[in-house]
Order: sequence, then C-alpha cells, then structure tokens
Amino acid sequence: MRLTTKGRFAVTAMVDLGLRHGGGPVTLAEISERQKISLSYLEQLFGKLRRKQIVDSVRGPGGGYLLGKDMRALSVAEIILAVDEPLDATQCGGKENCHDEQKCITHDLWASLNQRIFEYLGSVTLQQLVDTQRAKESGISPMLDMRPSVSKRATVVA
Amino acid sequence: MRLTTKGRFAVTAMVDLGLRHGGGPVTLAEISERQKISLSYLEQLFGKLRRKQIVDSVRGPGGGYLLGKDMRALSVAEIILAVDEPLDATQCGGKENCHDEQKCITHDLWASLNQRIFEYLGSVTLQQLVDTQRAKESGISPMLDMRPSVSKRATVVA
DNA sequence: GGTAAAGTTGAGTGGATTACTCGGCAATAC
DNA sequence: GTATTGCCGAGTAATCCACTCAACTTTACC
Repeated sequence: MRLTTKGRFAVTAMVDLGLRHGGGPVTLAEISERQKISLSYLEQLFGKLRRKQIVDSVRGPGGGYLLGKDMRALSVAEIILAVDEPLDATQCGGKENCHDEQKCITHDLWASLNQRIFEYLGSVTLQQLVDTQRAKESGISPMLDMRPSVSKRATVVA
Repeated sequence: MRLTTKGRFAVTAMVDLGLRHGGGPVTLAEISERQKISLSYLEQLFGKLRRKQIVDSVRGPGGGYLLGKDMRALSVAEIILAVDEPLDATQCGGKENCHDEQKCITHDLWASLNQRIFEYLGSVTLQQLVDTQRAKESGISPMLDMRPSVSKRATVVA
C-alpha cells in the first residue's frame, strides 16, 4: 500500500463528497475550491475513482459526482488503492534487492507491516470519517478511534 | 515515520551486523558484499547510525562497526528514525495542505495510522529479526509475528 | 615512519517519480 | 446552440532519492 499525497487528496475529496451526500451531484470545482486541490488534479483522481465505481458521475450542467456505494461499505483502503497503484511496500516481491533469489532477510517484517497498515485502513470507513467531521464541525469531538492500543514496548519517541 | 528503501537498507544492514555480533568489528565492505548494498551508501547510513549511538565504530585496519546497544533494546523504529528524518506521514503538521489554518479533515486519520505503524515497528526488536533469520538459516522457520490479527472488515483485496 | 585498511564527511548528480497543467473533446440541461 | 460540466491523454516542472566521488582521519602493522 502506497501512501502518497495522491491518496490523501483522494480521501479528503471523498470526505467532502460524503459530507454533501443527499444534495445532488457535487462538482469538482466546488471540491477544488473547498479543499484547495487543483481542479485538473481532481479530474485525474475522480477518473480513477469512477472506473472503480467508487463514485458515479453526471455530465452536463447541474452535473457532478455522487457516491457510488454506501459510505459504510467504503473503506479508506479502497479509496487509496483506487488512485495509487498497489505496488506493495516490501518492494522486493521476489525482486533483485532480495538477497540472492531468496527473500531478503527483512522481507517478512515489511510484509507484516504492510498487512497491518492495510488492515487498519481497511477497517476505517468513509462513514466514520464523515461522522467524525460532522461532529467536529458541531463543536463536539468524538474523535477517531485513536486508542493508545497495545504498545508492548515504547522506548522510542518520535 | 517515513518508509523508504533507505530505512529498509539500514534495517537489513543492522540484521547482518547483529548476526555477526560477538565476532569483532564488521566492515562495511563485508556487509556491502553480502547484502548487495553500495559501500558508499552504507557509509552514509552508518554515519547516521553512529551519531545516534546505534552502532560503534573502530577505525583503522581490523576496524569496522559493532552494535552500540543491546539488540533486545533496539527496535526497528529506532533504526529507521536514525536514517530517515522523522517527517511524519500526515504531511500536514499544521501546514498549508491543511484546510484553512485548521487540521485538514483527514488529519486524525493519518495521525492515527502513523501511531500504529510506529507502535508496530517499535515493538519489533533487532534481536527478534536476528533470531528469525538464524532459525530460517538452520531450516526451521518460526516466522515473525504475522498473526492475521483482528481484521474487523476485510472486503478489500490488495 | 610509511603504508594500507578502514572509518568520516560533504558535496554533487542522474534518474525516477510525483504532482500538476494544458488543450481539446463529449455529454446534456436549458 | 450554448454554457456547464465531466472525460481524457499527453506533457512538464520540480522534487526527491538512491547513490557516487573525492578528499580526509585514524590506527594496526611492518
């Protein structure tokens, strides 16, 4: 799973779209304005999102984009995968950097990390992000699931 | 936490070093040869590792590098942070991409992801990687902690 | 003390990737 | 038929990353 600003922009734009769900098609021009993302760039991203049926488009005046599926069934991972080609983080899926034909000695580590990132992003739905944002705008702040979690060792500080 | 091949190389080199622990200084030339990492590049990486006391150096003939601390107390996160400047994955630590002075609407998501990545990499020690590798070389394969884990939703496929 | 083996350092570079632009076309509401 | 919106593919500027190079320092050994 690649994590670039492209994926971030896509998620941000989708949240914007999600917030306006139910009010008819939303134009990219609006999203561009609100989220400060270049219109042409958004066009590129939404082209990919549409091909994956994550959004639906309506052409012509009054047109724009609509959610292509239920927000509760759309994970952040799906959005990111739609715009950023997979290309997993091990970067050695049997390739040269790996030690002589074998999996390089840290292969399992990266594969495992990959899986965890994927699991997490696959567990967060657009609905959750939209709810979080709505709550934030209305003053209350329920926050995302940011629980400190396990943390077996915590010697290192970022 | 940045995840680049620089960090991967650093971890790989550290595992190599860990595997030879106890046998005196290990030269970068050896590591370069075994792990197929450019010598000059290793010099750069080990310069940073040394400054963070992750390794100790011995100059002159017969010199090389030694572990700077107990492998059980050295996490993968530490190694990566030593070579790759922090620069967290949110990429909007209060910056422009964020929506008008405020945290952008997906800020919490990335912050949370960051934390999870960090927790995981902070929980894996060099000792574990070395043990895993030793076991692999001797035929048995205990594997890393790759448990399928929670996986609340799993609709998406990589 | 000379020589060679190693680490130390900082500047530089080539290629890849990324984020983004541009221009023109296509559909459709009015 | 015209304005508004999406659709698309080629192109590009800049950034970044992996890596190189060259010169220096320290030290073991003869």
